[in-house]
Amino acid sequence: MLDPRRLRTEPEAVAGLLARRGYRLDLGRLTVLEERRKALQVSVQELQARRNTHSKSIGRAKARGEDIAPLLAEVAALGDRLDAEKRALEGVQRELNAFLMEIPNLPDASVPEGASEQDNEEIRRWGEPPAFAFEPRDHVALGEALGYMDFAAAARIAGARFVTLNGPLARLQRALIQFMLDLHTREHGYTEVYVPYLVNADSLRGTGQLPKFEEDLFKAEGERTYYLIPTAEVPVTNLVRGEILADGDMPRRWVAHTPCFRSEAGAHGKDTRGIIRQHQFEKVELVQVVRPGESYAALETLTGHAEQVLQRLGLAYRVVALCAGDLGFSAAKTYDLEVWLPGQGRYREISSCSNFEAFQARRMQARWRNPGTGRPELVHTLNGSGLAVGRTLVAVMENYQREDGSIGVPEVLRPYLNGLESIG
RNA sequence: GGAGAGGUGGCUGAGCGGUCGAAAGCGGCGGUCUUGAAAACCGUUGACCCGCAAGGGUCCGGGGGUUCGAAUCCCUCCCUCUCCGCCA
Repeated sequence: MLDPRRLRTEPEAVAGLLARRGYRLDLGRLTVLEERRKALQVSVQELQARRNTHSKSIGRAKARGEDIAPLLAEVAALGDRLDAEKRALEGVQRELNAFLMEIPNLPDASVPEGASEQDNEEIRRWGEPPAFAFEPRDHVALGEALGYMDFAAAARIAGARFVTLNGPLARLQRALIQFMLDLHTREHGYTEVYVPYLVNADSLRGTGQLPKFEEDLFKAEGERTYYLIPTAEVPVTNLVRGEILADGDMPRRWVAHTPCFRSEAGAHGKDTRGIIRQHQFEKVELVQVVRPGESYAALETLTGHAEQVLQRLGLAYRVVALCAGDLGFSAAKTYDLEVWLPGQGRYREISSCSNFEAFQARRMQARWRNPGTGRPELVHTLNGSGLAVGRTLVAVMENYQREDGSIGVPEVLRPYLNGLESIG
């Protein structure tokens, strides 16, 4: 959520920034709602002040044993008026809040201009795409030929956009998870957390998936409604919802491995082949909660932590700064990591690292006590994939493939696979 | 699943329906003392909203109700704890 005060005091400037990302702020509606809110709030508060003083004098009179009947008559009418105005105010506040909850974050000044993916800006490249003396195959061809990847079975069990992995590939995926968790906990200072995979609506509102993107989520309706997490970002970031952190507890750095569930509504026909876009996939997620002044430096280091995974796996990639029009709803700035996929002959997103500034913190009421001011202030939150495990599996398969269809195991993964050097 | 107890400020924990935004302790901050620190003592210390300010308002798990007035009474939901049952 944006700072309502800033929205009130400089609406045109905010609208201008939102326009950068292609969002048209309805200033007319905002003005109308704001004016009604203000008028109602003033009159409600005035009525309350009157009721309070009257009630207090009734209390005092009663304590002295005086007759309170005339005083009661005086206040009689107040209650009804107050009630009506209060209801009106609550209605406007609900409308205003709903309006605010659907406004995306403001892009940081450093975010490149642009309307779509095409305008994203390449920041740097690492590694060379491997040269093959043969026509490289994609992970589907490789996996099915090996007999370790079965889409038909998954379709029978669940449906489209699911997969089953067998034997060495299932194990390779587990090795990747283990490797990533070890790297981030041992070398990058993250604490591993285990969190619920089903969450309530408040958590999703906190990180920004609700109310606007309900159709992207799987909903479990029973005695109580839960949502399957679309990313560990939701449960992990919500660890600080409603908290006031001590300065000494900052920054918080968490890493979590979880499955992720996405309905992929509206993605019909997109990435239908293979495991690039699935309803269920594994991800290792990095989350940081930092002091406001430190969030942009943290975005750089967090992105570097995700890059380390690719570097140690020896996978060529590039870092892209998303343009304003391609930013996610809650993000102020995002770097995507794109890994080279020989099967597609191009770079594909494997990690997304974002600074949300106070956007999520405001929705969650996640604060820290600023020793400078002594007051609780909103924290900044960040997260990034470190990495999307399914896509990393694809990248390893395609980049380490050999002409005979076997797959080499990257050096860093071998300790997790009992020294295994090759699959197939 | 059954029976019971409870949710109050950063924490612990008091609180007859009316000067309660809330006692007390701890913690924090400032000071006295001290070469310095500790201890002791004194003072101070919640959040949010509107407002330039003065000031006003809201908040005692969430929501609703009773009342001139609710932390205190009623309903409901959520959460925590104890005992029994069941269970990976």
